[in-house]
Amino acid sequence: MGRPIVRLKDVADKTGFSVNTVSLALRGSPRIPEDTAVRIREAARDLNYMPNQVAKSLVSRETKTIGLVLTDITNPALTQAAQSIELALAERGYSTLFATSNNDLDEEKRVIEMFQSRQVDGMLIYPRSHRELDHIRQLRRANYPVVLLVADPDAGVDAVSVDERRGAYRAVRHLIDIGHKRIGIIDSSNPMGNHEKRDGYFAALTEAGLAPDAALLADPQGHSVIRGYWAMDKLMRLSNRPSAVFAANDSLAIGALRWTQKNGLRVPDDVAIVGFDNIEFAEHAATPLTSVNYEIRLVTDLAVARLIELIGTEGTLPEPSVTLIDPELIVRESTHRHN
Amino acid sequence: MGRPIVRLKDVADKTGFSVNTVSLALRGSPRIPEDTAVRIREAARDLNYMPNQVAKSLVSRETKTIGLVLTDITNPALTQAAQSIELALAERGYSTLFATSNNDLDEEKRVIEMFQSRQVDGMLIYPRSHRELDHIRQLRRANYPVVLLVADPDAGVDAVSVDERRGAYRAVRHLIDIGHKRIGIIDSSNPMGNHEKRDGYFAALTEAGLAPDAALLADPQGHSVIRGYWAMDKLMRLSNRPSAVFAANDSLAIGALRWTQKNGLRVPDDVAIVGFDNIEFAEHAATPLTSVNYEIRLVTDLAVARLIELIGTEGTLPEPSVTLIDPELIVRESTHRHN
DNA sequence: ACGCGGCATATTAACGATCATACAATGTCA
DNA sequence: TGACATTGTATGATCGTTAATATGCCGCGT
Repeated sequence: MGRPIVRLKDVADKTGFSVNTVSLALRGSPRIPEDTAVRIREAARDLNYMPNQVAKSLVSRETKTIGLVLTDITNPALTQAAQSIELALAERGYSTLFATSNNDLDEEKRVIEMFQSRQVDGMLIYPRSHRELDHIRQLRRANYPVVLLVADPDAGVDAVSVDERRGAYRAVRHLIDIGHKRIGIIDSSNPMGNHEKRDGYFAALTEAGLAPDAALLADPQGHSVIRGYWAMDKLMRLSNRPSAVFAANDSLAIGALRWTQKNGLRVPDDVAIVGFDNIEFAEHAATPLTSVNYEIRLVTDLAVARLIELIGTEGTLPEPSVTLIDPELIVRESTHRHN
Repeated sequence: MGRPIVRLKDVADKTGFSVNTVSLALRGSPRIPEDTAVRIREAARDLNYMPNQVAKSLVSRETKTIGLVLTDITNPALTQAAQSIELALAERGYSTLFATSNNDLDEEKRVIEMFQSRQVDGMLIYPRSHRELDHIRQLRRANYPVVLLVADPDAGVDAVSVDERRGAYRAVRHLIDIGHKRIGIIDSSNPMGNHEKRDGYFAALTEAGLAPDAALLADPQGHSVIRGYWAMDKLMRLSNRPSAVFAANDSLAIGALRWTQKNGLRVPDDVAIVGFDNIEFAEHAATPLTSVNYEIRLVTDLAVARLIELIGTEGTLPEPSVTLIDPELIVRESTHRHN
């Protein structure tokens, strides 16, 4: 409240020039002769003048700020993304406002409105659901630059993401290739449709002529280690237990791995495990985890580049484009040939 | 660029009232009769009017935004903190701008200036160094609300943090209590002085009459799992190797644990390991890790509460206060009685 | 000596909101 | 009936900056 602010006017008073002259001088306008500019710059430095971005934004109608909507930052993969997004944006002169939706649709809507009210120049969004995107589509229709960080090819909104379907396919295909026939999956079966990984899993099974079995689908109801542990518990208690398990992220996979340790099973001999995201803890887990890997920097750089492009567009935005990054599988000790 | 903005004026034109009347009506002023207010609210809704916070901020001289300066978000403990800070601030109507300093002092200064320029109402800072705080002290002297998230009792700046010194002391004291006499420490020996944990380590040794040995200090030069691995390697190659190791955070501890696995040592029989922060992966590591635990929510809630208090202060800020949260030790399998 | 171009700087009006105050139309009371 | 509140709404200044335009001054050519 009421902290003292040094304004252009103060620099003007000190130097005897007008506010406008000071403004021009500090912005390096060629219309101001060098000696005047020098005097003004010195005065500004002495007073510790800092331009007021709020006032600037009001005039320029841009805030050089983007809004980042996360579902929940505790997922290490999201964290990494947040960090590299902030970096990429900072490099281009943008600041990052972030807020979490806590996986709640209404909260997500509120956050988006808040960002609009704050006049962010654009938004990067990890939507809670890959299906309920109406509110986001609407944003785009209002000519608002938005890039989603999950891919739904027919979202009607720009998106950049790792190809989760393909990643899951690769993981499961690998398990099949090394001889597994009964493969479990630990993945949220959210009714609002983030089913890319599940789709990939089914695709791989179908291709190999393996019949899917609903019993092999475990819903962890979350993405923490402990959730993976209990989902694994459910799978391994089956009379006809799987010989391999694909987990939708590494935290879940580590939870599954932990289950095997506690219950005296060997990985990969008794059961193979594959994760997703290839976080640092995956490589250094009790048994180094095979995991689906991709360059997060690549995803975020492309997303940021696209967003900046949209922000720079005059008039109507171009057709939305969806970019999928192809992931690779890093094979480690948690999977090997199985008979 | 140039997206259409619905302003008060548009609502005014549509309803026939003046801008001021509309403003008052939308803010629920009792000076506007109910039927007028209803008509205005309806028009505003129809036009999808959203108040322009930038303009509002210019007048009110507050942005309802705080700046969060992180060193590097990939540290899971920091991530958690960021999330809970955002939550606590959102509950109080504040938005969070975040930026990372990448552990670089100049970058940290630049980020702080950028936040000032953006007129944030206050800042929460994880400084790179616990010693080089001049630029932050200066901020406070300029009456700017700042709360540090690491504690240096004589920083001259408000701070809320877990008591790292005490946490380290507890961890090492525990190792001593269960019979260890030769205890290594994996902690950055940065010349710019984040040595609270190290201090606690020495305090515990001294108290027990154990002589410190410089060879038992391993500098991981970072805080990732792999750094912990190599620091452990260094310690365990000593001819007179430690029987227990205290790592400054859980990632490092997990790296150390990994080293023992690769090299066929048993934990805790051959070497005991203690971590710090008690992240989820610690509990579910190959050998569940004993770790220093504290309520992150408590730290961030207190920090946010203090910041808001400072922001609400008229005139000169009160004397800085430093709050240290007392951590507890969670004992798990990675440590047990030693002879 | 006059007009004109060019330079250096000043003036004015935005940007979208809020705030203090003004004003007009009522109603109230002596 | 006239002074005086009260009520509802409008006007104008302001926040700190930028942009468009204006002004004053100088030197120069003819």
